[in-house]
This record gives sequence, C-alpha cells and structure tokens, in this order.
Amino acid sequence: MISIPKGTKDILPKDVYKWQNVEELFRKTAEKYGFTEIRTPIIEHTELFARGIGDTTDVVQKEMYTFEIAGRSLTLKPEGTAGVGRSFIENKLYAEGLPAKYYYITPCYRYEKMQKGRQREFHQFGIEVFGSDKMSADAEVILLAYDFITACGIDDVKLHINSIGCPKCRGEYRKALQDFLRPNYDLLCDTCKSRFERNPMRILDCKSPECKKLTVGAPKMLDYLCEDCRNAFEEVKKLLDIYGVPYEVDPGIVRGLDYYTKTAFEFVSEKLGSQSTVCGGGRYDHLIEELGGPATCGVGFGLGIERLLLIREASGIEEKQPSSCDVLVAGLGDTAKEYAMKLTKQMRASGIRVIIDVMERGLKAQFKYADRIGAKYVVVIGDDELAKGVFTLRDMANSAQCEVPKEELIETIQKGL
RNA sequence: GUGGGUGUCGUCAAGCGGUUAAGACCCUGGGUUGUGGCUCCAGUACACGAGAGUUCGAAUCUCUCCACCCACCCCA
Repeated sequence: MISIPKGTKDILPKDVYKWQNVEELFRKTAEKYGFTEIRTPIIEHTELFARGIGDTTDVVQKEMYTFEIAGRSLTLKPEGTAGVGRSFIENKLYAEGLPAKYYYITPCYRYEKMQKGRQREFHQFGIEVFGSDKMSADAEVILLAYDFITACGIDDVKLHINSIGCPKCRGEYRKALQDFLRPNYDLLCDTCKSRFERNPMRILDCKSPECKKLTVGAPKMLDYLCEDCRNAFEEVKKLLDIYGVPYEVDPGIVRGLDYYTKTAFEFVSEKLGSQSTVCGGGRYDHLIEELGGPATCGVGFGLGIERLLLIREASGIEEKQPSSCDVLVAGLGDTAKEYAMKLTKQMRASGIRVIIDVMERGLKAQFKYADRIGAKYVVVIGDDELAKGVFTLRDMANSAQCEVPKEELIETIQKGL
C-alpha cells in the first residue's frame, strides 16, 4: 500500500464542509474590509524566500521543500507573504493605487516534526496591506483577524502584541544583545555563532537548550525602541482601544521571519496545547524593497486553518453537515428504470439534486442508501405507477407517503425542499 | 534536534506462553418476490506493524527496525 506522505492529511468528504464554512466566512469578512483575493503559485524561486524571509531563519535554513529542476532551484512556499509581495512588484500593482489590499487562501509547506496542530502541509488564510506606513493599517489588519475569529464562534483567543522595532533602533538593540551574549559566545551552538554577527536576534529563538539558557534575562526589544517606533506602538494600542479589541503586551513575541518590523502580534488559544498560535502577523516595512520593488510598507497576517478548525471543534461548535442529495429515484423493472432515468435527467435540469441507483440493487437496499446519504425524498417508480401516471413520493424524515401525478412531481418536490 | 506512548479484520476492541484469535460496529443478503432509520437471522474479511531471537510451543517474553501519536522547542 502506498500511504500518504508524512505530515500531510486528506480532507475527507465528511469534513470538507467544515472547511467550506470557514472559507466562506473568511472571504466574506475580508471583502467587508475591501480586500480582494489574490492567488500566487505554490512554487517560487528559492531566492525569493532566502531574501524575503531571511537566510538566517529556521524556516529557510532547515524547513523548506527545495528542489532543483532544469538548473533552477525552486521551493514550495513556506508562508504566504513573500509570494504576494513578489506578485505585487512583478505586476506593478503599486501603480493601481494604494493601499493595495489582498487576501488569500493557500497551502504552505514546512519540513518539521509532526505534532498536534503542526503539519508539513498546512493551510493559511492571509491578508496583506501594501502602501501605508500608518498604524491605522495595522489596527485594521488586527481588527479583521479579530472580527473573523469572533465570527467563527471562538471567544477564548487572546491577542498578544509587541513591537520589534525598525532597523534604526534594532542597531542599538543588537549591540545590547551582543554585549549580553559575548561573555558566553563559546558556549553558543555553531548555528548561533554564525548568527552572532549577522542576526543576533535569531539566537533568541534557537532550539538548542544551551542557547536557551544563555538567553535568559536577555535585554528586551521593547526597551530599545527609537522614538518613532515607540510612538507607533502607542498609536496601535490607542487604535485597538478605539476599536474595542482587547490585547495584552507580550515582549516575548519575536516572530520567526526576518521581514517583520514594528508591530508584531499573535492570536493564541489555550485549546491548542503547545501549538497555541492560531494567527500571527505584523508589519514589514522593508520587504518589498528587499525583493527589488519600490520602497513600500506592508502589514498582514497568516492564520492557520487546521488550527482554527481544531479550536472550533474543541469549543464544541456545532456544524450541521449538509445533506448531499434531495431525492433518490428508485426504479423497479426495466421499463420503469428507463423512465426513472429520464425523470432524473429532468429533475436535475430543474436544479434538484437527484441520485439514481447505479448498483442495480433491490428496492430495500435503495431505501437504505437513501437513508444513509440523507435524501429528503424517495420517488418510487414501478410498473403500477407507470400505468397510472402517478408516482409514490416518500418523505424520509417523517415517513409520510403520498401519490403524486407525474406532471406535478417536480413542482411538489421543489415546494418541499 | 531531545524525550515519552501506542501498533490485533475496514473501524472500535478482548486476549498477557498452549484458544478453531472473542465480541461489537460497518458492509452484503434475507425475514416483508415493491419501502429506510428499530428488530431478528445469516454471510463476507490475506487481523496479531516488519524481521530476528528465547522456547517443545510466541499476538503474548527479548532485541532491532518501521509506522503513527504526544510532549519539549519553534511556529500557522
């Protein structure tokens, strides 16, 4: 037997309606805020992520699905923002007026060890706003996420916010961090030794227990913000208050991707166990420039669909599985079966969802099947009915049965649906 | 990268050194030669994760491997 690749999951018919429900809700929510959908490829040039996400990050260093083909290095997208940024530049979308507001629904790929709420192929809802350096954009992005999560019926997620500064104040912070770590430089793991000069902030999220110990008590970014960043952070908080979005400041949020600046936020839920973040995002003022586009600010988020669904389930949110069929037409005998096929065709043309037996089973089995798939009605067509021109229509829910002249059949069913 | 847990029919699940390896659900057919969900009866299935070892004898004990799950860490 060939089994599914590790870290991936089938979304089966019995669950797919749950995905459709949140997808529809997300689209509606994003569109309420004036966002339009964008779809970008799953593969991109590896360089896009190396430059966009940062080549000292864990994601780029060891989690990407990268392969060579025809002398080109391609990578399955590990997150959504870089591809949208690339498209924004390549299609000169900045010429169509700012701000540019996009939403997307996409699979993402990261080679990681499996766990509850963590897969190698996972799906994200995301939004990006390009062109505004004002905090009202950040506040709107956060509000949209909050609005959507709330609309999903989830009420126990908490919003954590932080500011991770800009290149200007980060210089100060880097120095402070390096000074803090320098006495123990020799104890750092090899990866972190190389990060020490290039990107010391990454040492803060190293997995090695040794490095973990060495970073205890390290200086916090929040204490080193420049005036501009500090004002911006106060502004975001003020706007969130105006919108009535509750939050708490969490100086521990670092974000695993290098492109983030200033505002960083996460929505976390206790229902997820250790993978507590359901939505994460922030501002990235230099990404577009870094990717070769015109200097353009940006802010957005990614929201894990699998995790969202896990929370909804843990919250006991009831979703009724829609029935997949309105009517089952059961024909008995060759003549009647031929008539049943024609009738089925007619009913489908009228927009009714009709199933006709393709297993050539007996009447009892057909009824059993109708029951299992949740058909609302069964129409029985046998020689008797054919002769009289009157069919038996059974309402499966209440076992009521009546005779309906064939001319009135479709109308009767449509009325009942 | 570091730990912990679990592997018996399609699914759930007994069994703990000697069994024809239970049972239930599902599925199929029948009781009603034309009526489901309830009930009764019957039927179907290459089930002991793989390989080695101990033993007269292994699903049961040992080892190795594999798969899945979970935690640390990080993220969506």
